[in-house]
Amino acid sequence: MPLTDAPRPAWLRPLTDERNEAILSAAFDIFQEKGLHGATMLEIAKLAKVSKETLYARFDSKEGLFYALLAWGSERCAVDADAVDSATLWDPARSLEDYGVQCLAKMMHPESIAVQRIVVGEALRMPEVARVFDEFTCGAGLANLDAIADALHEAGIVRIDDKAAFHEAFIGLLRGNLHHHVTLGVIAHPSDAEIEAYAKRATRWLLRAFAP
Amino acid sequence: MPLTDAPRPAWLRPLTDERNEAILSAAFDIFQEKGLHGATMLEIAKLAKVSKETLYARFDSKEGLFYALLAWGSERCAVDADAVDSATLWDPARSLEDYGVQCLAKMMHPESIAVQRIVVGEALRMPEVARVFDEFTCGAGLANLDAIADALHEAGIVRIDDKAAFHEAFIGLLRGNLHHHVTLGVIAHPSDAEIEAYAKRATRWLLRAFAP
DNA sequence: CATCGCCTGTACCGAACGGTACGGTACCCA
DNA sequence: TGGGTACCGTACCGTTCGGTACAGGCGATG
Repeated sequence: MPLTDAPRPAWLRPLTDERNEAILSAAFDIFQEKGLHGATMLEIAKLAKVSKETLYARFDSKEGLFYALLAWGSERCAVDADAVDSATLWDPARSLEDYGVQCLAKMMHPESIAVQRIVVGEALRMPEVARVFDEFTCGAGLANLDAIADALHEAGIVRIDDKAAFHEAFIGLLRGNLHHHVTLGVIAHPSDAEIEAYAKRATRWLLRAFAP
Repeated sequence: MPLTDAPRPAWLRPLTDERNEAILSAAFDIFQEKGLHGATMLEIAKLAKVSKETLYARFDSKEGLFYALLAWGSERCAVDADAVDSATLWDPARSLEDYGVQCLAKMMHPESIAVQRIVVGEALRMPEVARVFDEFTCGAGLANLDAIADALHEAGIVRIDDKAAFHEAFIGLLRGNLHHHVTLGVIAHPSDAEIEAYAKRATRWLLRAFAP
């Protein structure tokens, strides 16, 4: 009686949503490659090793699957809400640097880039999806940055009159033109080391721009 | 014998590419609204007040029309190559500010945003289109910025060791999060005054970040 | 008037695809 | 043993759409 899960027949459906995960993952690949209208329910089913009817049993329509996929994908683009350890706030400049690297790495992750391409492409047709994506990606980390900004201000490293402005500059410098270029596919995905260097440089600029 | 062009019958086809312009403009509206696969050749023809066969007489296929449209649209997103009057370089900080406002206004123009949404959405499927778009939007203004950067450096206002880095910071600060949010459709298009204020603030930050 | 070029509207073809139906199968639970 | 459930594979339906064919209409030229 094998407890391994590798060769067990497909009929032993776990009903745990491991099946859904396979479908969403397949849908992600296909939708990413072909777009909403270009993708076919049949090929998604095949890639997920699932029959077409199973698709329709779990998702009410193609559009429904698309929505579910984007919610699922947006969640994976989010920065951890507690990304910045409050214990390290004694060195806020360092915290900012760490957080910047973390944010940029998340934004530049191939999966995030792919999700963003889809979301932007359909932003006009399905604005709710865009809002969900934005909340996961921008809204999540905001509390972190606020804490860091406060610590920086109190330490006298920077002078922040308008926290929203600081946030804008942070995001802008972090993305620079790199993020845009990768999203367009004009340049290849940078390495982790490159991302780290890029983010650190951005935070240095940020501190100088807001120096008291 | 009317020389006005308003009510003359459609059969007086000018053969000047005013007809093509109408088709491209209609295609732009439809593709923007429905995407590549969602759009229909018939509705494009109808909006352009042209028969479907005329479409195929001038563009070899739907995809061909799409490519032509994006080249046409990308061109309209470009900043003027001679946007910065070299006569005003005696005040490089002012030139930078002006140029920043001009760039941001162009980037934030509804048409540019629409083109970008389309291009990003199809970036994976048609990388050449993305490259063309990038060259028109980023490549065009680069010479301008270089001249300004030199003038700023020589005036001792900033210290620029790496001109590419300066360019990155410029673009990043200019876009901030605003451009991203508008592209996503999460916030409405800002007014000209807002854009101007935003760009000016960005250039102030830039100068401080690169102060000697 | 005749011919040519460019257009129009309609009708049509073939293919693809979303979605459904159905018969069959392997598992679970009683 | 028998029903219920979730799945499979295939076949099918209706529609839509890219692209083409056809039968004209109109202006320009001569």
